Amino acid sequence: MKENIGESVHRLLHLYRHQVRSAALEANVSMPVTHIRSLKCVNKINNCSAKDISDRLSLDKSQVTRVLKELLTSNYITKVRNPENHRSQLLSLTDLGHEQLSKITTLEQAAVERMTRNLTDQQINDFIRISDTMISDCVSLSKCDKQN
Amino acid sequence: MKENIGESVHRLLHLYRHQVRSAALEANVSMPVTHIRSLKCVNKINNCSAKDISDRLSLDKSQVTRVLKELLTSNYITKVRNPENHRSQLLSLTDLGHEQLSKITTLEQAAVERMTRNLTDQQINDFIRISDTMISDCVSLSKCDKQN
DNA sequence: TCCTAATAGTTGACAGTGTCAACTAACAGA
DNA sequence: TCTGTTAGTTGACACTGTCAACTATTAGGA
Repeated sequence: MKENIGESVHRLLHLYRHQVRSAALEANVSMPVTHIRSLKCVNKINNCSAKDISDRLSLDKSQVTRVLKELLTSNYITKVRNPENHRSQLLSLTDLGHEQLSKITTLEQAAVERMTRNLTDQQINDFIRISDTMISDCVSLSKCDKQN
Repeated sequence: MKENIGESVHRLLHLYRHQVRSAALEANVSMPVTHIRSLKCVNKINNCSAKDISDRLSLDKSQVTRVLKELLTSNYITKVRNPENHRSQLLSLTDLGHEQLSKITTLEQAAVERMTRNLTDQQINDFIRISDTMISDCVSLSKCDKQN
């Protein structure tokens, strides 16, 4: 049974991306998934920096730089130097960014609703809890590896 | 809670790929994950065709063509015309392919073991069952869409 | 103070994955 | 035989992930 986990996860992510993407297309809102995730991150984290996004989403910092550059030119976010640490920068949503994010959030909810319509709340919670267990276990494991 | 499913799935797949990849690197066996999945497919499905892989893994058929081409030149699989239907082709593993697959299977098991070491069998089964529910629901849903 | 190491971010290059459209060859049924 | 469908191929391109080299800034110790 265990050996099927890999395939399950692959199919799930494929499905999730597909659902979000097609929902977005129908609503004429087109944006790569990584951009969406980053936008949500900027909204959720206070005084968000590029590093925060990289950490939270497990994205390479170079990827983050490029996504942010596009979000900037699309005028969805602003970027200012952190006055307390000139190495980092403070990101925040523009009005347009908020607008875009709320559109996307609606779409995403519909997509998730589709995917989970035959699941009980209990099952959804179980799923997320089990996922989080795997994730945090692996993260702590790889930290140990690094120390050795 | 529901709205976290997307992030959970993203992090999970990222983790899974990372585990498999680093396990493979340690063992000096390097192969893209899609190639691995395809190889497993050829092994599992009797008289496997490119279409079978495309269906089973939800890969675009053009992707499959390219993966198979590389597996062929690496001499991991063979490809012969299906005598009963000249449109399709029968794929099968070479000896080298079997060898490679068994190496990879070992690695993958170790990776999965790492990811699930703090989970009970019950939880693993729940996880896969819930995943399958989401997957099959979405698939049937999109079939309905196509008919309308 | 100066040196060193660490941190945040940028850039270039490239591998891997996903998607679409146009195409060939083979087949199935009217 | 004509037509539509199916299996596979090819080209093009967008998106995602990874690595290494680089700049600028900061923190800590000799």
